[in-house]
Amino acid sequence: MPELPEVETIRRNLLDKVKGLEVRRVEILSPKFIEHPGPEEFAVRLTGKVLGDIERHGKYLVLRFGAGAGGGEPASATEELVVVHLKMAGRLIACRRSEPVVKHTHVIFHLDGGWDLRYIDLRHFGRLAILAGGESPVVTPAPSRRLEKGLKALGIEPLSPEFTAEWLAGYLARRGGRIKAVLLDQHVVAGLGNIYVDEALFEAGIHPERRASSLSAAEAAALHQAIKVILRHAIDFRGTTILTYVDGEGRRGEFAAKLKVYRKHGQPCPRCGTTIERAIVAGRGTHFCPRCQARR
DNA sequence: CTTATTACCTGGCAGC
DNA sequence: TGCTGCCAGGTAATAA
Repeated sequence: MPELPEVETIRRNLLDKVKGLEVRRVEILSPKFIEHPGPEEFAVRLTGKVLGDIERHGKYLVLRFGAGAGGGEPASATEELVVVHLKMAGRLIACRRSEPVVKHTHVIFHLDGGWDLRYIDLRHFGRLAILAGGESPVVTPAPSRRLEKGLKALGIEPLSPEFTAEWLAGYLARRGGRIKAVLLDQHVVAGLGNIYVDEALFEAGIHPERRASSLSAAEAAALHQAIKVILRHAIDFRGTTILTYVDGEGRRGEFAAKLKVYRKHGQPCPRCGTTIERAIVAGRGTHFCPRCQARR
């Protein structure tokens, strides 16, 4: 479900609603969503902590839980970092405790003041984990460290100053894969997914099956600009709801109304009127205008 | 190393 | 009303 604009929207919503609240109890309804440590230890280590800042890295969220009011130790000694990846259908929602617990609710952080932070996931792909502190090296088996490894391996943030047209052109020149596959690779640019890759390629006039190394410097620059503009625009509209996505307050994102090609196959291209096509590229449903996005 | 394919889950929807 | 098959916002493991 969520790509960078959706995850960023959730981050902002959660900061607004539940930052500064203490964790009274962690209720784990489905243990398999806790990647590390075990579910009991996960709950114990977070109980009594206070939710501080929330960071977004690509499509990952990192929630900082600091020392509670009772603790005399410095915050750094007891701080826990919780990493969350929502994958296709995960939701992270701040709501009142009185709200009904819907089907597929897997973890509930019961907070002060009658607030809950709930993890809900229809397709069961997402995971949560506590990041290892500096003093605990990775002794744990690899399958329980996927979130941590994925987070460390992320590529460049597309809305950071380091993401320049020159960098993108230089990187693409060295890759032989299809441009769509390269843009979906989180080790390259962090946070793009199927919706925004299709939209950015349309905006830049580039066919999704082009080889990355075949793009000219001018095309790479157009793509760089399109990625930044679309991501910022989508954040302004609180993300895109197609099927299941809701933001951190349970509301739909409104960017679906602004999409130009994603899931528009069979409809006329908004620029030239040619019928939008759908194909499978990089294993994903891919939408493009065959005229505006020529193969060569 | 790079690139392509598949498995992981549940549920909505179109077509018969 | 069923039933079947396809589709879904992601990515790690596996194969080549």
